[in-house]
Amino acid sequence: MARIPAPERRAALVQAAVRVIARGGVAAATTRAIVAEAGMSLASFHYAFTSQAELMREVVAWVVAGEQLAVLPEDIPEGGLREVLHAGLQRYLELLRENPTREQAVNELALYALRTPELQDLAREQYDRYHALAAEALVVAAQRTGSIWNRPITEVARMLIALTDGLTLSWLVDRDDAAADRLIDNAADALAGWATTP
Amino acid sequence: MARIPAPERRAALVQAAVRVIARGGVAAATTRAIVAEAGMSLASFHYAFTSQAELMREVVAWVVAGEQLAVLPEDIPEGGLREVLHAGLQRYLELLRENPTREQAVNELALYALRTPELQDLAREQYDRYHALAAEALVVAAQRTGSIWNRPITEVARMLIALTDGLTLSWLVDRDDAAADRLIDNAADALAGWATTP
DNA sequence: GACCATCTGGGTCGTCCGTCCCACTTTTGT
DNA sequence: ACAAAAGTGGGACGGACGACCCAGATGGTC
Repeated sequence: MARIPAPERRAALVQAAVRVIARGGVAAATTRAIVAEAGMSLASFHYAFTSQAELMREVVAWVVAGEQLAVLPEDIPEGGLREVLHAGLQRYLELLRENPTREQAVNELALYALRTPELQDLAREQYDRYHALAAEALVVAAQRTGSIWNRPITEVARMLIALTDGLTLSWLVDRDDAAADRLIDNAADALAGWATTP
Repeated sequence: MARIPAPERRAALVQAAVRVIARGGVAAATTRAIVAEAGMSLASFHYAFTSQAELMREVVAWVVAGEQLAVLPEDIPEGGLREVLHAGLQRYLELLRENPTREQAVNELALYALRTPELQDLAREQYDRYHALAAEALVVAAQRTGSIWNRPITEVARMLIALTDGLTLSWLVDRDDAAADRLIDNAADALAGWATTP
């Protein structure tokens, strides 16, 4: 095996762990499976991490950061508020369709973190960030379209997150593309209805 | 240990498994932990079930059935459509608040079933039933309040399920009661907006 | 009261897990 | 150039797991 400094090895192991989890669930994230995915020896694992729990903490943090980056940059919001919202939802849906296993892994990791006492704070931070991110995006969308939200932005943001979570789960279960498309249609309608667009 | 016929023993083991999963997640559902919870010996397990996988299948089925019974019987829908919808959502939220670990277990089991090839059909059936149940409840709610849905009932039902899933996840993460209350307010508004109430 | 299917408890097997250890090789600093 | 530091590999450990087996206890049936 090539010689790799510890920090890079940690990153490689974290990403390998994410792939393993996407493929086989959190339960499959054994040290042996992860080092095999990363093409390392078992000893290298405990050279980079003191324990598997320490790795899992970094896995959760890394996934959260990745999710943020993937959803945030809205490309070209054009048209009215409803269309901007719809475009954002559709963008997420495409992301979900592109690699469903990864998104399922994110869900499983959230529930896993919720169960693990020393990771609960990470799960809360994750959702705090989601809500803040959604609120920010909603404000920008309103600004670009000259709209004004009639309800507290935090409430609209929470609704948006709840809708995307529900969308994710339902699509992961039945993979019904048409139903998902109609769901985001309706979601965009509902959200846009809470702003006045002069 | 008392003498118990196999069918009852199976049921007892399934319910013990649900409690174990609620307490420690799907990963904790080992045969030893389950028989300990049920107060049985390890051999009794493999007398009632041929394998742990067979038990898990019954666990998923049992949880789904329980979820159905818990949500279905709407007590007293009084007032307009919005109020009826709001009451239903609040009922579910109270259920969630009463035992969050169980609801988290349901979520984990859904993702677990989605991952296990021989349980995927169960997960799909689970959500089909949820959607059918929601549609039925929405039709009844409209009838009682003399309302008419302006959108296909299947779409409204899917939105309702997505919203409750999102509500569940967000509340499980941050346990923010006030935010959950406001979320169901907004959800009831959004759904009621898709019916004409003369 | 005897019989046979139905249960039960305890022990055992092979496997996989996380972690650790130690001899070895490679890089780095001087 | 050489010593110290950093990184690597293989193997071994104790523990928990699912599954299985079998001798014996139990309870309904004739």
